[in-house]
Amino acid sequence: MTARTQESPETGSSRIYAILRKELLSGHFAAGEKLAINALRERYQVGLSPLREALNRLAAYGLLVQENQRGFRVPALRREELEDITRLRLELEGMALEQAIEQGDADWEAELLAAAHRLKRADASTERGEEWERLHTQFHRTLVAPCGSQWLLRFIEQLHDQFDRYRRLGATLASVREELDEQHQQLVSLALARDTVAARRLIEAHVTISFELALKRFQRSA
Amino acid sequence: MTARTQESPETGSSRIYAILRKELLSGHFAAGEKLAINALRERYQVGLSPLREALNRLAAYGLLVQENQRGFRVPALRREELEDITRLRLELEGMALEQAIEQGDADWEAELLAAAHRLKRADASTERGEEWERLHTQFHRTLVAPCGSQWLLRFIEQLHDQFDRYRRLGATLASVREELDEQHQQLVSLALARDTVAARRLIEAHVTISFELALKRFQRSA
DNA sequence: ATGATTAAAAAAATCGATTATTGTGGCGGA
DNA sequence: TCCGCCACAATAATCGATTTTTTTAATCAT
Repeated sequence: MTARTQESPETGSSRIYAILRKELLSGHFAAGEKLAINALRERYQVGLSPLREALNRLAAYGLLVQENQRGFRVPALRREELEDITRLRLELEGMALEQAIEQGDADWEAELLAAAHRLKRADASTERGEEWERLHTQFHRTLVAPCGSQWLLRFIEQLHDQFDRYRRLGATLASVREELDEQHQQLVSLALARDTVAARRLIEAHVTISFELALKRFQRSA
Repeated sequence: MTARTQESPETGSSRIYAILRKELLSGHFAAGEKLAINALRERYQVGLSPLREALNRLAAYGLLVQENQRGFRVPALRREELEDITRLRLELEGMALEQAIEQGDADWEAELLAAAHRLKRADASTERGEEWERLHTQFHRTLVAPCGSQWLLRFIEQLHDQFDRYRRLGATLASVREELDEQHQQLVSLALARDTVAARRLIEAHVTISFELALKRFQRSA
């Protein structure tokens, strides 16, 4: 466990934020869709204020588009944006991984092994639900965690979220899935071996494969 | 003029957001200060809802810290964060400038010259008010605008805002000020000459000088 | 038909009041 | 004196109702 020191107690607004974020990442809403606030209000059983506060946060974060006097909508998916997000992921995650490998300590190694193990167990099971998603996110987060830059981590996380909207457009073929799973294991090996060059190459390959997959799905859906 | 195509009409919430953002960048609030919502409500003559929505957005953007059930506070200033922000600025703005120089067209050249000219005129006058800040921001924005990555531009803007909280901690000596002004002109020359290598070196020097200045101010204020 | 005009409906934004939570100060007991 | 407990005050969060704006639909003139 990443032993976080006590998040601030949940509030209606933060609860809705977390729920909506998940649903936006999982593709529960259609791209470009306009959000019907009253329907949401009813669905989650909250008042307008906390709901609107959550929507405002999501818009500032980039998971919604806010048009004054016209409410909120789910951002469209565009091929060029997927390419943009991917290019930046390559740069930023490559950068972060190198620094993480240089700076990560023994605790990091332990946490990385743990995160990889949990993910591998989830890989094995045929079902890939929310739990796998959580573990997968957690693995990648752990991988770059000790890079030393809070802002870099923040941006990477934001890009991950954006990328997920494309990645989760459809299911993955078992063969590709295995390759990606395998890469997670190799990333751990290279990280523990402190092989920054090979690790960076691998994370770039990893992101690239995911990109190509997401691109195919996007084109199919368009 | 950058001829933006009609922003969506202003709303109470977006108005307050813009005002508070400016005030947060200019150092109007003390670092670490807790925001008294009722005082703000009175000061800007708005209701709670639009005010809180603006605060939520600012928190998601990183200009405020939100603690559930404890309202909002201005983030503390920390030396390591300034260093973090600066490191990332070096990477991201360097990257963006290279790409902008490769991809910028004739319109960009024209706009860049225009932005530089307006800034130079403002440099000349002894007073450096909000207007100079606006032109300065606009110059740097124009410089990297055609880099081709919306997300990169977004992150750079966000880092600029964060950096400003440190930069505007105090006034600049005339001598250093002149050097920075001079660099703006040189950046234009190098951009027009499509000298990516030298331009990147210069923007890095520019950011570094600003960093050293900001660091001194921070240490004095601490 | 087409396009402009406007009345009605729907939706977004805002307000003022209520509820829930946190912070504060006093009091009593160790 | 110091700590824990409680009541009270202050603040944050939420609610339901109201106001404003946009969207839709219908009417009329060209």
